[in-house]
Amino acid sequence: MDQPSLKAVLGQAQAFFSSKGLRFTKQREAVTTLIFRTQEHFRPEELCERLRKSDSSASRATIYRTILHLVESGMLREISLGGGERLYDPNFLKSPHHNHLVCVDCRKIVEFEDPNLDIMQNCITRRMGFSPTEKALRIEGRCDMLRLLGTCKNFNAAGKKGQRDKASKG
Amino acid sequence: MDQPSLKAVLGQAQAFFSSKGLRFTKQREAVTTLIFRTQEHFRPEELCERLRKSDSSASRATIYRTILHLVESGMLREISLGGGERLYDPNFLKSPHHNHLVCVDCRKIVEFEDPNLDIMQNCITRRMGFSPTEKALRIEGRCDMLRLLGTCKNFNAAGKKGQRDKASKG
DNA sequence: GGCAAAATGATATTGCGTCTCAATCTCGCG
DNA sequence: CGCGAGATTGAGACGCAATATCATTTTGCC
Ligand SMILES: [Mn+2]
Ligand SMILES: [Mn+2]
Ligand SMILES: [Zn+2]
Ligand SMILES: [Zn+2]
Repeated sequence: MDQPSLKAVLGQAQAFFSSKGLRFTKQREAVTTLIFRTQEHFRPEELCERLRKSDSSASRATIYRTILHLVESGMLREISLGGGERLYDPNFLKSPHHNHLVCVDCRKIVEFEDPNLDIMQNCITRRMGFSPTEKALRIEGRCDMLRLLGTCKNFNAAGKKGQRDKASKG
Repeated sequence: MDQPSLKAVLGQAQAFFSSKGLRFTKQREAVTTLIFRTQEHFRPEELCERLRKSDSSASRATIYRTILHLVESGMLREISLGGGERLYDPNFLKSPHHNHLVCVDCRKIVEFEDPNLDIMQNCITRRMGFSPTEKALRIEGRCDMLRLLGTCKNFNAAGKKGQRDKASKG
């Protein structure tokens, strides 16, 4: 279920570009590949850096432009996990309605879907006179370290769980 | 239910500041007053401008610092309504669990609470091994223009509903 | 008044995203 | 093949929000 088809994804991207009279250049392919190969949430600047380190290459401008195109195609979505930072999420392709759970201790991110939740959200929305087009639920919390021993990075750092904050990568 | 007590709010702020060994200066009071008098979502820069126009005054630095303090006090919350822009929300004081409905046509924002939704979110969160600390649900959609005639700004602009986008204030 | 801590505000700096524009690429056509 | 229109790229300039710095001012207290 991880990479069901990078090839298919590239095909879909190519189809979108050509449907718009745009070309699927090697730069755009490189960006698209990088995004959908690891399937992780990312910041644009971080993507630039990753691409710079790889063998392929594209300028910052091209990377930003490609991201916009992919968003327009529906293959990529902008999300927010707090802190005002702009993130992009390539996982709506395989999980079109997923939400996010973020551990405030170890910054672990868990994606989940729940049809019943969706139904309830839709009901409420309509009751208030709206037709929903997009929903984004983000839940912050603490992952249960004892039960999930080993998956919470902060638990591994034993005992001292006070120095995380936004040092999620420092 | 609108301004149940600006005075009480200022008292609460003052209490927080002094509990931290900080002073409730006239600048901080001016910022706090401005935030909680209109009770609207705001961007920091916009708050700066509003304060500049008023009779009171505070530097940008002080405004940003005061915002941080108020967030730490729990009286103010950072939210995201999409587009990656940082917004602050003073309304969690009177409605501690509210969510946001945003009309993609007219940018109207509606706040709502729903205890059942909260319960369901909590259940799901715990089922996944998390203890929830904060939840943020944002729903984008279209407000029903026919039914809500007069409240959807875009409907008033009769017929031509293509030129909004991010011109929510142009 | 005089001191130390806290607070302020002008300014510099950073980070991120957008814009501009000249150079390059691609494709179809004669 | 050689050309030209339109698309694409990339370097750099730019704009804006937010943060950091630091000298000056204010405050509470003795
Ligand atoms: Mn995701
Ligand atoms: Mn709100
Ligand atoms: Zn954790
Ligand atoms: Zn509307």
